[in-house]
Amino acid sequence: MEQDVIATPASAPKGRPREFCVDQALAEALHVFWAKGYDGASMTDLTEAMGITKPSLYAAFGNKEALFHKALDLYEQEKLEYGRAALEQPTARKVAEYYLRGAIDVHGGTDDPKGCMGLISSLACSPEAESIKADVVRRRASSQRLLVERFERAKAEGDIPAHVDAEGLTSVLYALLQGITVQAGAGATHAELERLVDTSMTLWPSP
Amino acid sequence: MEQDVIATPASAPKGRPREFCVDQALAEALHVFWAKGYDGASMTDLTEAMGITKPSLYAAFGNKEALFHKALDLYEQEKLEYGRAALEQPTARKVAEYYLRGAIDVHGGTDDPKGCMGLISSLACSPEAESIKADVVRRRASSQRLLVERFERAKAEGDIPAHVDAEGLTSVLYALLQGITVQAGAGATHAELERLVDTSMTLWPSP
DNA sequence: CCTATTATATACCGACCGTTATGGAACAGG
DNA sequence: CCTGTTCCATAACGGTCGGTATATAATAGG
Repeated sequence: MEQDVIATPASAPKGRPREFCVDQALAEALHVFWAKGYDGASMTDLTEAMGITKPSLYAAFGNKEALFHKALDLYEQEKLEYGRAALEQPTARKVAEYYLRGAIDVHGGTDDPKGCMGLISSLACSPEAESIKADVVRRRASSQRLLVERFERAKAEGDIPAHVDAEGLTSVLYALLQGITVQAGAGATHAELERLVDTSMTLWPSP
Repeated sequence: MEQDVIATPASAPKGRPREFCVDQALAEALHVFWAKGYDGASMTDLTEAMGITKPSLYAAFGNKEALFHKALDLYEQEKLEYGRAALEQPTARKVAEYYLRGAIDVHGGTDDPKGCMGLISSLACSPEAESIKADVVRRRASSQRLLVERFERAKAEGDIPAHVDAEGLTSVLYALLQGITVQAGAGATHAELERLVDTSMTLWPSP
């Protein structure tokens, strides 16, 4: 009691040390979930990709669902970070364009799986995956709210015409984003997606 | 050989007559696939909804995949028929609006499951479902081609400005459609979807 | 009535699912 | 060395998956 354990920062590991890197394993799991969705990714798929056995996975991450939520955290943090940068663009037009081109980079790239992990997982509705779906929908709603606020500000700044409905415009932009990820997942080429964005930008309201 | 069997129109059924209506059973199966996707719909889900046993299902439809393709045929025929009507609208703007409002009616209604059956099934990617995905993608591409041709014609008729890319515009419209079905599946209200469409129409190019 | 044919009902198949019990291996402190 | 703790590896658990073998019921034609 009086030994004054000052929360040893990297606390002394007592037992046998684990033989894999948790972060790297999580990154591999993310890749599998992204490519196959929550239901489509089996424990065997996951453990093989992560290079660990099932008991190790359960000890380190809890269970499949907990692993998914952690993977989704990583996904948002690494891959959807461009959304925060987009909000800081100087004009509403640039916000939109940043969003759309960012979506092409992330969801239409060649290194990662095609399509959007959130979208894929929010549509696969096995009964047990309801909480997964709810999680994705909740995250989407909160980021959408930020976008509405950004467009409200843009209207106040005369950045987009006053008659435009900020909430409607956000829904439109989100629909375009979702369409991009759907088409990317269906095999659309980089050029086709850029054509989509180019045309979208010609439609965007001018101040 | 000489009995001159003139292809008895409703040929004489020889054995025990089936006790269910194939069309009605297929309609029930469509409902299940629509709500749960290909992978999410189990044979038990299907047989219970259809009111028949598994051997009857296999005798009448082949297997799960064949049943799905027939359900998808029915879906396109009944629910996506508005797409053909849309193409016949007099102006490109009305074509687009017909498409978008039709999508709200079909995918945001209260009688049928929310969301688009094709989209749901094209994203659930179990290994065996690759042919499902390919089928959906193929059907989508062919309907998209018709839309491009319609917009080419609209350009020729001065219906949309000459500088607009018909193919890009088609991709944009399709992205909006896909976004509508995604948001409908995620629980968006009818009013929110209409707001999305209203705003989309304010962005649509004027001749 | 008998046979052939087709549909139904039950029970079952092997494979895979997510999850866990079991036993041994690798470390720290005594 | 011994004990306690933590991790790895194997194998197994009950359950569900899509698909079927088997036996029985219902019709048509002879």
